Amino acid sequence: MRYSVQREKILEFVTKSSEHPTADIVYKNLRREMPNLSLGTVYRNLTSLARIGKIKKITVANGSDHYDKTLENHYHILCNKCKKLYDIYFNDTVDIEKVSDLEKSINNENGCKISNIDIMFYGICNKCLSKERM
Amino acid sequence: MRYSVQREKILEFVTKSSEHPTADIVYKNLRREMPNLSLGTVYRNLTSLARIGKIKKITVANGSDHYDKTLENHYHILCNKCKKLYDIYFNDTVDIEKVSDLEKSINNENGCKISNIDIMFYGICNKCLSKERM
DNA sequence: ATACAAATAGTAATAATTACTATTTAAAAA
DNA sequence: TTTTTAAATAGTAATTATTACTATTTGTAT
Repeated sequence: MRYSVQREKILEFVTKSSEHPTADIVYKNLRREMPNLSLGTVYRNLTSLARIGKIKKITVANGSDHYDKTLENHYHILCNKCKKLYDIYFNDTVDIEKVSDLEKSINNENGCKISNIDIMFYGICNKCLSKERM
Repeated sequence: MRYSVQREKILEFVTKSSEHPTADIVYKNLRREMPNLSLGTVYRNLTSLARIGKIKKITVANGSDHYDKTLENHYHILCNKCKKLYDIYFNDTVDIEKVSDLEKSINNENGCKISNIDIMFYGICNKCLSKERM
């Protein structure tokens, strides 16, 4: 893959972001410093950066794809109120082990070959929960 | 919710299907006996039938939503080759228990309220695997 | 039988993403 | 260091899945 400033900036934006930006967010932000940046370029590069494993693509129900700088195995929650995506942590390590054990141990009787498992949590984030209480 | 022939036929199609039809599949099939059926009607009714719990909506990465007649807790695999959705069964009941235990036991430290967990398997189905071997 | 709100058909609009093509550019070759 | 070449981009058009809109139709309560 040949170098391009656009790809470098796109990767930089995702890796510096504390959130999980969508293509559109990346586009809107980078446009400020690169007014000629094209949305197609953002999509194409996010896709190829995910393919080569520099970032991770996260698909959510009824919404845009998000991109994640964190490559280690972890999970996400999509807030049904603010529609933002958050990393999810468990207070009991057993829980996260249960999830990753599951991914390893799956063995099915249909004879189909499982290549990966998507696990996505839905609910309401702490910020929106505290707003509700006010 | 007021009765309509359209909704009855849409529900019937999903419940009689051995597959997991998308809105478009339901539409194309029912059009044969109901030439004036509108795609919007199919979407609206699939959504409301899922809301009242008569069928289940299944969202997959990068593709149309599918609908499922089976209401009990179970999981699906999307074949990356033929793009069809299949029910997934495990030869060890421990596996399926691991999954549903997980759904119950999740307790997180972010203080967010988890309302549901989506678990989707991706891979290659047995039919496509046997084609590859030939 | 009448009235009324809910549902439909048909069409238009939207949102997310991919495809297309002329132009630009990184980097290999001369 | 210029020339060449293929990969990448910008800008636009097309596509896919889904929702919104509105005039008309249809269940069902009165």
